[in-house]
Amino acid sequence: MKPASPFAKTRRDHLTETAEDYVEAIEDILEEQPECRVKDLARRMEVSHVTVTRILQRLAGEGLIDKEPYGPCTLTSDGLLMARRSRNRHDIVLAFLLAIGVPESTAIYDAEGIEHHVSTDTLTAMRNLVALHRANK
Amino acid sequence: MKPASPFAKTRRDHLTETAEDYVEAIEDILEEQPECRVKDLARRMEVSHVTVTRILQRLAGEGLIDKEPYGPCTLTSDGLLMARRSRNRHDIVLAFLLAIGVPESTAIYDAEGIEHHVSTDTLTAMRNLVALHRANK
DNA sequence: TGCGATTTGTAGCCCTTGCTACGAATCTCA
DNA sequence: TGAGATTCGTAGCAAGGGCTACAAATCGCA
Repeated sequence: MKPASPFAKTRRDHLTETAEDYVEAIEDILEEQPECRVKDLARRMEVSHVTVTRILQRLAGEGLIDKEPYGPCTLTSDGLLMARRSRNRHDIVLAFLLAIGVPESTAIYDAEGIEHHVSTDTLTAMRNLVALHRANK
Repeated sequence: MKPASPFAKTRRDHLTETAEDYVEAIEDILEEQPECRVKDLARRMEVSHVTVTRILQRLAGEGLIDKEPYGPCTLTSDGLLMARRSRNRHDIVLAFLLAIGVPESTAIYDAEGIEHHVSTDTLTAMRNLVALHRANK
């Protein structure tokens, strides 16, 4: 991955956003119920089942999920790794927004948009600040 | 604008990201030089002049910029408003990242990705924290 | 078992943002 | 002035993600 301008980097981030959102959603769903089906993802992401089907095809091609036609989908080890990392980032960003005083209803929205654009440096800084905030309570 | 899930909101944000990036870039360029031309934007955004041309057509249609064929582009009052707001957000996010200890080189990258996804609530919280940080120095 | 309801897949369309290739307009300067 | 360099616009392609409409598969239960 070449170094690039902030603009180019943001564009690249957008290419992985969908994948991250979906593997994260799949992991969430699999914690609530035994199977993750197209209809579950469609409801969660608020898109049509057609959109889900096509995106799952792409993710399968990228080795992030396994799926048979008309079957449920599961995460590969790569997909699980991405889901875990994504979820971790999401949790930190959300905890961080709450720590700096953002109302929860807003924080939930912002975390979803922000999580895909935070570097490990920023994530570390956020985690430190959350820890500090908790210690001072 | 209907209330929507975080996912739907993030999707909507993406539609305005490009507009915000471009009007902000146009304002920046017009502060450095008398005219903003397609080639200037192409260089700054690191895309081909073709992409710039098409996006400028869209922005002109949305009333954000004025542009004659083969001419420079200028911001309309709406465009200027968007640019100012966008720049303000960008500056706050950047100052905030620096305040919580993110290295400058990283902060510049992250600010670009994050700025389009922060609500006014989050922006306010960031501004407060930056002020606090400056007071404690 | 088999029929209706549900779920999933496919075809085909839209829009946005990338690109290359090519042609037209503009500018510059000898 | 006019020829070459630069800048800009258009045509046409790709990929991603959205959709509706229709068809196929699967499920569930009488």
